[in-house]
Amino acid sequence: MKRATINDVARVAGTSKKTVSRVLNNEPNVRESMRQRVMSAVAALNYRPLTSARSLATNRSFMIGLLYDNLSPSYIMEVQAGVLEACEAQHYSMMVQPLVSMAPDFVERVEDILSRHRPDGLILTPPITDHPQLLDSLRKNDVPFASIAPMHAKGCIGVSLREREAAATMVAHLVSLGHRRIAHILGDPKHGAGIWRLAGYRDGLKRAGLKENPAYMVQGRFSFESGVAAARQLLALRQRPTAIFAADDDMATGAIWAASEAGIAVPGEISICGFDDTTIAKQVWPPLTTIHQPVREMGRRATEELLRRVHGKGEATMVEVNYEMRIRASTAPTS
Amino acid sequence: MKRATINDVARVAGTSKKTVSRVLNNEPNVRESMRQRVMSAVAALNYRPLTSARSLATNRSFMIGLLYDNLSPSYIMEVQAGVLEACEAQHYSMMVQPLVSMAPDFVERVEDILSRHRPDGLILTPPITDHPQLLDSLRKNDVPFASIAPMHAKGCIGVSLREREAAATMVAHLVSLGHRRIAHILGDPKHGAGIWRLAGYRDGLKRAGLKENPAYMVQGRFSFESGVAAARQLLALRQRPTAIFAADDDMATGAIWAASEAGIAVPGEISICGFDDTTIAKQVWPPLTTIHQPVREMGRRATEELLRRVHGKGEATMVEVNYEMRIRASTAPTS
DNA sequence: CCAACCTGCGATAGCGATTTCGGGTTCGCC
DNA sequence: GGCGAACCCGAAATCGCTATCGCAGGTTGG
Repeated sequence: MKRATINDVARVAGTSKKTVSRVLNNEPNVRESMRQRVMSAVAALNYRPLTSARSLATNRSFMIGLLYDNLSPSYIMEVQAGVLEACEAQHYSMMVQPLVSMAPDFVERVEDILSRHRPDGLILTPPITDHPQLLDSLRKNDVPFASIAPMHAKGCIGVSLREREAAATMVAHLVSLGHRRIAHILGDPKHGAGIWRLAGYRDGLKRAGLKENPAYMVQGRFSFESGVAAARQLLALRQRPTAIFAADDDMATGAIWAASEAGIAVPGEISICGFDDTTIAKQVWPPLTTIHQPVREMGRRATEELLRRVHGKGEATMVEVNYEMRIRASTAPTS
Repeated sequence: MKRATINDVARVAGTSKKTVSRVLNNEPNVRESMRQRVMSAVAALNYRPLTSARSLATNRSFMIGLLYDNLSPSYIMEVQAGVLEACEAQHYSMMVQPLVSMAPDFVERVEDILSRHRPDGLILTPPITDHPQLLDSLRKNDVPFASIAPMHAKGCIGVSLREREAAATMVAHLVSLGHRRIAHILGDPKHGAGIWRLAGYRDGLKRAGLKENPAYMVQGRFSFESGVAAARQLLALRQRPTAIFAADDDMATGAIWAASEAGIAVPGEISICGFDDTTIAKQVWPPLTTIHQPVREMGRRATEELLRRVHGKGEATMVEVNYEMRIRASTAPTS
């Protein structure tokens, strides 16, 4: 049994291919009775248009690409789920492409994918959102793209969140619990997230009238292991901080791990909090106080903006989503 | 600047389209000198064949689909990474499709995707690997597929692992530490993994000459929350087990969580171990003793078998990969 | 020396959809 | 009744690539 083509549908409906196409694409100028006939032929034959043929004829691929580099798996999975939600709603499909943005042939690799598959648009995730040569190349080749949490949002479409403000809020929470010696495990200095969260940390200290202490600011790289290493360093200080604000949940988890290893009670002897609210936040003990980022929604909204842009319907913009502080058991008042 | 087509290449190389096509597809009957000429024209024009046009002409999509339903994100990410590795090596692309295998229109949805995009093959993950109607439909429509850890491997290609044996090994480890009251948090009874691991648990008890205790076998569903619930139940028993073997790491993490909540020391008062060795295994405290499954490799190998099958080169089979016990700090001798 | 093959390559016809372009119908309004 | 304008619809060209077929010209074998 071979698949039905548009010709079969036209024959069964007693009309031409073009009219079938009109019906299927909701084009105007089709009588209701004709629409009915075509639709029932489609149903009878179980017909579905072949994407590759449509692509060739329309010069569109009905596919969008998700590019990422080495982010935490749970973050990516959430973004991906959101992107898929939006794609599905509009009968698009998604291809994913993990990349290494530091690789010398990075831009070339992306261009290769672009010219082979011609995705109708791209979703960029940090740190790819801020790769100058890539952005140049995309703009030059008129490839629509939407960015999730880019550093330079100006002129871009996509989705963002007031990370700096959120980080300051987190610090304010610690201050309200009585903490004065508050440390920060920094994220990757190349990521917007790393920069904003550090800035928010500083804002929070300043607002509380606290002085920055360089010993309390340790570099991490948004990974569990880097969180462990940074926390070990902090816990070994003669004057130990009473609270650690890690720039993401993976590092916060690492900090809890290091505290457990050292036999230091969380939150009894030290409070620890993170940022992102990934799945692990609720699974560690004690459950992590953190900033909830609606990552899945961010993926979905970014894709919606991208498709809006692709279709040219309405104005595509940089939308802002809201964070939410989730206070759990890893932070407590100073004793 | 428009993209170069095969016509342009033919013109520049001073030959016909077909010959260019022959060179690009490594077909025979092309002189070396001609090949050179074509290749340099390709390079000069930066030409890359358009996938949708190739698809239409060859009736192949150069794409494989990854189907999953609701597995733990880190597992899926690893599978996906493996699939992508294999795809990339052969210039294939991957589309992913999350599904709900219990939905009434499940098979229809898959057929919809198949007829729209015509992937050259599918990678199935549990529990989709064992959906009888789906398998029937795929076989009837001649859609090649490879399964990861299917329950009924007979006649299937893909990749598997001796889960039952591994589970028994895990129990033997606990026994060797002196444990006699060993509980099991069961996985989903519909998954092969749930069934095999339970069987392995029983094997392990029997080999050690231990009697099964129904109170020590609590149903879970391969999720963190179900692990917490099951563990609470076990920890509340009058005669508490001294060890818990959870059927996956998520549930083992839940068990650790529940123990922490109840103030029971791990592994001091109770040993806990899991299965899978997902990323979380090393991030909880104490780090989890577990069975390492090379999930990424499994994704890669399954895809390689699938593509072998698609190309008809060599015999595609069900390959077996090896597990490895990883002893960490969550298990200890009974005191 | 001729038939029977290879080898190397090109002309042509699709693949299954959409776009273009134009020709009929119907309708509303003087 | 006449006459545009809007509405419907279909034939043919097209997208970029590959499959099919066939044509030279050279080689082989009997």
